[in-house]
Amino acid sequence: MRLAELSERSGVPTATIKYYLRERLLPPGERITATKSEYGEEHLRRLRLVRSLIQVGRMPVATAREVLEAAEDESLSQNARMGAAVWALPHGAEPDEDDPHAARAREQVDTVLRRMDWSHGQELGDTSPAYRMLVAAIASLDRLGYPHDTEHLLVHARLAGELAVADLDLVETYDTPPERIEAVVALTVLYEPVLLSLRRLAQTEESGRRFAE
Amino acid sequence: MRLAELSERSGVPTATIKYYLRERLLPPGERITATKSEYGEEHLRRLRLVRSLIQVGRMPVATAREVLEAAEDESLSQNARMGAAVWALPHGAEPDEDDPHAARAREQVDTVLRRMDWSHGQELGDTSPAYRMLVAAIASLDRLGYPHDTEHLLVHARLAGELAVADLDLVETYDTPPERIEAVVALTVLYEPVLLSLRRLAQTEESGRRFAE
DNA sequence: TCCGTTGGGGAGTGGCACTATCCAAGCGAT
DNA sequence: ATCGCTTGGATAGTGCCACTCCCCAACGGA
Repeated sequence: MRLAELSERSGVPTATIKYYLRERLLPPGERITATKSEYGEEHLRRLRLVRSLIQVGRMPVATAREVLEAAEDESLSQNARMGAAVWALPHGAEPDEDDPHAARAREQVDTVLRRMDWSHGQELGDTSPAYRMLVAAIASLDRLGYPHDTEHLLVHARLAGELAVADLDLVETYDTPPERIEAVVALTVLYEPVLLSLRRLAQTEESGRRFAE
Repeated sequence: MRLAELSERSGVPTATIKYYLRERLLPPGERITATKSEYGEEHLRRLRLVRSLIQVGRMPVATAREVLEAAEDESLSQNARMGAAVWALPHGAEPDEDDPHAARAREQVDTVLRRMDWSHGQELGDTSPAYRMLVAAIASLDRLGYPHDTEHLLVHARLAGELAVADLDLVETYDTPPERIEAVVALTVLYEPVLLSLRRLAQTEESGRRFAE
């Protein structure tokens, strides 16, 4: 398939595909002559994934490249690749080291990890982007004076645990390691808006139930 | 307090505060003389909220203004203001009308709303930003060929429902309507990264448990 | 009175995701 | 064979947006 057809089938402008090729988000097509390259179905699939990461996941192009590179890094084991890919996902603001709010948040996060018996989180601690993202978010809540007692966080953590079980069940429907790695990345990113919009719908529902006049 | 002190106490540069004032994200201070304005504690609080919406919630400045305006629109009832504020929150890509994937997603969403007995969602349907956000997200999953059967969505919906109950419990700890409205906005936005990072931590945990070598 | 400081406003900056243009090299119809 | 259209590749914009710089006039303490 030519670049034009790849563009037509994906709905992505040719100029943008060229840009992605340049940025190494998409592997080059098979060079036929100096002016013709052939692209396959896997290019189409990859292109759609890239678009999803960038448009649905609102991920910077550079980050998407890191995620994809980690996902296919041949030097890593399957498990390490999965971890590396999720590791590279965007993770918002970093906590401020010399902030008393951040310090309190850190303590609280550690308590939650302990109570949930999440040993990986405890071991990885501050080196994990997700951990730092959580600390920064809770520090913000603290700074604004919003309640976030440990019990309340544990409710969220428990629900997050249930979500993770459902997500991983889905990943396990894929048989081969490469498929699984791509699935983890795609499902982690693509289910985020699903979850957030469901939460807002549920909030509307619940708030209507409680505060209806 | 002066602009300089407001800046120091919030950690936001004076130039940026001036920008927010110009963009009407922050009400003007009380004008003392032509060259002096007085800002109060409520300005500090508002400034921190704005920063959280923009930096934690990664919300465009224009959107933050709409949210805040809706939240304090005197012409609306308390409930309507709450709805309007959440309504104005950013909601990502819109679904493509002539896309068969979007059509299928829409059906599936309607089924979920029916099964969850979420009547507000059913009535509001396509006019609700959260509904459209959900349709767009599921359409993306569909386009990429990832599984998202109704049962799986229902798991997410049920968990979202539990989250909403916990969230609204927190809102109800506030006694006055204005506080509640601000709390809904702040908690909706500020708990999103909390939820997403907990989910990633839980995924790491669960994936380690399943795929450990 | 003098000079540093303040609030205000307009113009500029930097980052980023594209996108428009150009060019040389095919390829297809005549 | 040739003329014109298309293709892939490279370079230089473009548009948006969240700031940020700079200047000015008006204080106000020494």
